[in-house]
Amino acid sequence: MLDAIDRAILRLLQHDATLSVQAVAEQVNLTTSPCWRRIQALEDQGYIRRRVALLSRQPLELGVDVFVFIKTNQHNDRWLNDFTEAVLAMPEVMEAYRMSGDVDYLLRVVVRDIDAYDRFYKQLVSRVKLADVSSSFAMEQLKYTTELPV
Amino acid sequence: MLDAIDRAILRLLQHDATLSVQAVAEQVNLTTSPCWRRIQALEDQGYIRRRVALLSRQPLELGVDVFVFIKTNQHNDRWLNDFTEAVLAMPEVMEAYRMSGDVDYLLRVVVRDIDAYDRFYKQLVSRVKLADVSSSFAMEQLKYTTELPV
DNA sequence: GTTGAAAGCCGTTTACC
DNA sequence: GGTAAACGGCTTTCAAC
Repeated sequence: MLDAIDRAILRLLQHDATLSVQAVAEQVNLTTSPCWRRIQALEDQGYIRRRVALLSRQPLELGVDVFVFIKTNQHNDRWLNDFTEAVLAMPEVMEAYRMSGDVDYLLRVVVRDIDAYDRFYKQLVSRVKLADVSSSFAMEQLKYTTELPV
Repeated sequence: MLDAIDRAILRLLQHDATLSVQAVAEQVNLTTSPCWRRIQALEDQGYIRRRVALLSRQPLELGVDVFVFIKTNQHNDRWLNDFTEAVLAMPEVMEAYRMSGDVDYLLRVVVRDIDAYDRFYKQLVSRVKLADVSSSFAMEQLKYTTELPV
C-alpha cells in the first residue's frame, strides 16, 4: 500500500515528469537513492503507467472538441467489439465511454474544424451501425488535466 | 511551420516521453544533434506543452468516471469566472467544457465510488448556483488517450 | 533492513565543421 | 545536418546505522 511519501511522489511526477530524481527527493525530504527506489517500485507495481509529452492544441490547429452521444439497438458482444475496434482505430477519438442512462456511448473527438468533423462523422457511421447519433460542440475548454486526485 | 519529421517526432514523444534523443533520432533517420535541436525548437515554440507521468487508476482506486451536465440561468462573466474558479480548484474535475446546445457545461469527474461522488456533488452545488445538474456514470472506459491526431 | 555517500556509466548538450 | 567532446544526472554498489 502507498504511504504519504509515495503519494507525494506520484503527485509531483504526474505534474512534471522532467523532474530529476534529486529534485523529487528534495521535495519529499529524502535522499536520491531511497527516492529512486520508491519511484522504481511505483513503476514496477504499475502505479505509473507511462510518461508522455502533452502537446498544445492551438499551434497544431486541433482546436475543436466534439462530444458524440450514441445510442445503439444492438446490445451484444459482437457489436461492442466492432464499435470498440472502430473507436480505437480512429485517432480523432480521444475518449470513449459506455454509459448508464439513455445514452449508450459517449465520445470526445478532437478535430481541426467543422469540416473535419463532418468527414469523421461519415467515416464513423460507415464503420458501425448506430441507431442514433447526436453531436455537441464545445465552445471553450475551461479545464483539462491528466492529474488524478491522489 | 512543421515538416513531416517534426510531426513524426511529436507523435513519438506524445506516445512515450522516455525515449532518448538518440532513439527518436534513429526512428526519424537523423543523428542526435539535429534531432535534439528540433525537439528543443518544438518545446520553445510551444508545440510541446509539458511532460507528465500518467498514473493507473485501478490501483489508486479511482475507477469511477461521472459526466456532469449543467445548465445555468446566469449567463454573465461574473458567474462564469466563479464557476471556472470552482472547477479549477476541485481536483476531481479532470475536464470542463462550455458547450453549445441545451446543456451549458459538461464536466468529467473522477472519483473512487458513488459516495465520493455524492460528496463532490454537494460541494459543487454549494460553491456555485446551478439551475440544473444531471449526472451520468460511465460503466466502462473503452478508450482514453492523450495523443492528439497530428 | 534501510539509509546515505561515492563512483562508473550513459544520455544530454554544446562547440565546431 | 553531422561529428566529437564536455557535462550532468542516473544507476549501482558498498559501508554505516
